[in-house]
Amino acid sequence: MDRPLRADARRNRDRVLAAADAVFTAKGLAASTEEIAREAGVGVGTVFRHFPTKEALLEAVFLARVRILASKVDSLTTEGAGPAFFAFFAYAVESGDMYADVLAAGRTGETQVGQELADALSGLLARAQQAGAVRGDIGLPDLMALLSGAVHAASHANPASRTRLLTVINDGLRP
Amino acid sequence: MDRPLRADARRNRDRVLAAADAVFTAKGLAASTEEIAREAGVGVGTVFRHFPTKEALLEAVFLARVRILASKVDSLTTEGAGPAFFAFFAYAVESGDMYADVLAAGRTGETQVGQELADALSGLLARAQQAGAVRGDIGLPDLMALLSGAVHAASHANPASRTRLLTVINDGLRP
DNA sequence: TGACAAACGGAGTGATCACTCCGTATCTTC
DNA sequence: GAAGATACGGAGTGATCACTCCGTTTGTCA
Repeated sequence: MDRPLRADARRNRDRVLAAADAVFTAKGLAASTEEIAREAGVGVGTVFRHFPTKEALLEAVFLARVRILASKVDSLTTEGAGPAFFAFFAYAVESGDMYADVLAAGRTGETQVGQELADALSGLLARAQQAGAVRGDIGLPDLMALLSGAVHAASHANPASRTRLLTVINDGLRP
Repeated sequence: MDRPLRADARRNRDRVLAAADAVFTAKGLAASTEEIAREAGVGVGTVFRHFPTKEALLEAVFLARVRILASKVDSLTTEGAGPAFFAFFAYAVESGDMYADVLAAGRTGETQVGQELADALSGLLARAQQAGAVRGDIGLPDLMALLSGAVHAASHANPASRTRLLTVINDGLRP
């Protein structure tokens, strides 16, 4: 069914996605589609051809980001369950504001972003709890809320403050 | 200088403020001024006469909310420093989404909202640390970030999850 | 290289929003 | 209760935004 994209179309799609990521990060989610098109070096028509609504574009950007998070989780499986868990938390908190909106969006309901986030975190949490590194009385939704809150708290904070916030939450998460 | 407001003007100002609080809570901060005017039972002209910009209206709403928080702090001074601190935290977290935006706004910069929030929290934190109920390695900005993050995490969460989140953060805040 | 499908650019469209302006209504004061 | 100051309502204004449409360009493939 799906015919392969023409080379220029594929290239432009990627450019739009990268530009949207950059512009949403720099100017916030209210940034206009025209600005994203300008940053990508294409016309607005091209943006809407690849992503039928602004919401679809935003979801594509979020999905890309959540997949970076998921790959981070995967890259940590060689470590023990406890260290992997806390290393992941630290990574998310220290990644600037990049994940604040994604995590907030992924927490509510049945979006693909939420689904993939839940998939990535459920194993991480279960193994860390199994290993006795994380308290057993919290569930996956609690972790997602906590992660979202922690990243929210850390955004716009200086690195030293970020580290302190992380310490507080880590201490609270231990059994 | 300031002549007293006419009786109907005072009444309308209060109605607008209450309507803005309700509408912002129900529909989010992007709710239109016209909707607020309708809810208040006045014309849009009246809204803008009392609050020259939408931002000014939002700040007035936030200021009213932060003052509720501050009065909550004051009402807790009869308790010990530690219990007062944790009771305040619990109150903020359990107050639904009411404070999520206010706390996020109050954390950045030199607004009056931020100033009054800082004033309310600094004594609470200092006394709780003095009493040995809260770890000494965090400062006022850390607390403000943490409070904002906790309320953010708790918003849209069910009561049971809210309680668990609060437990995690409380445990992390102890020495 | 020619022909056709696929993709492009960007002016145009309709909707929404914050904010203004002024004729009308209401409150205050004597 | 009359006069004057104060406040009101809401149609109007200009700006912005998401999204569409179509004449033009570009890539693909025989």
